[in-house]
Amino acid sequence: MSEDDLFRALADPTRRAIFEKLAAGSMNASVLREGMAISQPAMSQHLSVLRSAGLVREERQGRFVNYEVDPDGLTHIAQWLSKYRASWPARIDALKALLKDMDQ
Amino acid sequence: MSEDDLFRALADPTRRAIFEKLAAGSMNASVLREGMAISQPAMSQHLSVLRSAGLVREERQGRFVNYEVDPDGLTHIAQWLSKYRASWPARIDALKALLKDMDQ
DNA sequence: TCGATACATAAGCAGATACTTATATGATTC
DNA sequence: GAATCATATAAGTATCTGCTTATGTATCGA
Repeated sequence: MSEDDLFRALADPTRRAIFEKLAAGSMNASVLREGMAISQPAMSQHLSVLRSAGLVREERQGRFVNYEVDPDGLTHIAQWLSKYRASWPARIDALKALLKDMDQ
Repeated sequence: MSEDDLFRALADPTRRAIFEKLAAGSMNASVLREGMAISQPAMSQHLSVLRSAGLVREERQGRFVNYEVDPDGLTHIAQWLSKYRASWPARIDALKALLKDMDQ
């Protein structure tokens, strides 16, 4: 769940696509795979990477394993981003203020 | 300047360290290299990656090339993050609202 | 214009990554 | 308990990545 794991996990377009699909609603690995040109082991491996990055979490339900977005990963990215708020353009002033709230 | 470029650039710890150093204030490649166990070509290559990701921008000043954080890259990440605000924990409610502002 | 300085590019290479096929594990149904 | 289904793991491989050394380019000062 390091920053390394996080950004590395998101560096792959297939994994971002998987994550995006999961963000629309939790589902198991098989359903997740529908419509994606990817083998079953590849999906399993990607999910494992996303999981150890803290972006996704799983829950076994009988034969199936249900996956959902893990807020921890997103929170970690937000915290990383907030470190650089001094470098943000003025346009996003509102975001600056919001991130300030987050500190507390 | 794609999401691919962005996350891939940030996936490397050395590049994140460079970016972090630049966030503290703009400087040229030589100064940037001070204290980092990294060769001159390696630094140049990392800066090139950060640049084409939109995270950093350069400005030649005589013999030196000054580098600074490019807000575009950070903004892009913030926008990517904002896509998933539905998945954020309630704790970060304030951030949700702030990101909402950003949409307009 | 010659040497030095700051940086970029080229080429090569070791290690990492994302995929594949094959097989194992775990759970359900008959 | 045997067959089946959902998923994970193993092992192999082509490609990518980040580094190195060597060299090129641009700017400066003497």
